[in-house]
Amino acid sequence: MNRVFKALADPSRRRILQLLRDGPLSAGDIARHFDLAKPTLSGHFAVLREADLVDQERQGTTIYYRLKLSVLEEALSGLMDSMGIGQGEPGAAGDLLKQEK
Amino acid sequence: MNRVFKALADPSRRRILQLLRDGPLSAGDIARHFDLAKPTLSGHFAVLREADLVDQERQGTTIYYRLKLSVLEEALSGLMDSMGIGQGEPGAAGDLLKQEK
DNA sequence: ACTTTATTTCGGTGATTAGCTAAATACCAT
DNA sequence: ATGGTATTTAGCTAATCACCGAAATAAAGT
Repeated sequence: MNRVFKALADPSRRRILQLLRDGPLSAGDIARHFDLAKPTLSGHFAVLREADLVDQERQGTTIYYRLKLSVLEEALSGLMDSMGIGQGEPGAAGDLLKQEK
Repeated sequence: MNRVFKALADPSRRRILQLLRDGPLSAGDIARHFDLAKPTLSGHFAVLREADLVDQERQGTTIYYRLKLSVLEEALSGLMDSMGIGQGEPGAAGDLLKQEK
């Protein structure tokens, strides 16, 4: 989960995820959208993979990346939860965690 | 907005925001929860402030930090939007996928 | 076996980051 | 003015990061 937020900290990586939103793309397809050297992109893919935000599938010489939306979704809603955003019922106690320490 | 995600990339900073969730705390209050030197925390506060995720208010010698929930909220829902998470109506087409470029 | 195409790994560089101690600043009280 | 408490700034180090070009790997076609 920490890896997810680390991965999201870079704009290029966020952009990659965004591109992947509409379906799998090859590394080359993605590279076409950027002004970065391929090895640089390849590094970004590795970070995303380690964060479990994408998975890889090789097809011949081409490697396709696919967004794992559920992982992203879970991380974000986990954060929102822990910050008290969103799904707090407007009528509920308001706060579950109180007074740390 | 990039600064927000950069700020969120560090676990100590996420923890700070979480602590702030239940109301303003002084730098010292917060420091008590961590095993880090005060200057280190002070640096984290600066990052959060630059991301506009918190604001400061001095009260005598004490400085209180307050979470700016709306900023966090906006950044997160902005990201979710751009990834197609969440606010898709459950009955809708399923994906408002777009095909950029 | 050779070539082409797609992508990654290797090795390195400069910038940024998280952490520290020590010193400075700010405010309040005496 | 002196002292005490709260916090930041300054200056440093070690680690991580984003990037690159060159070389390596992988699969497929000739």
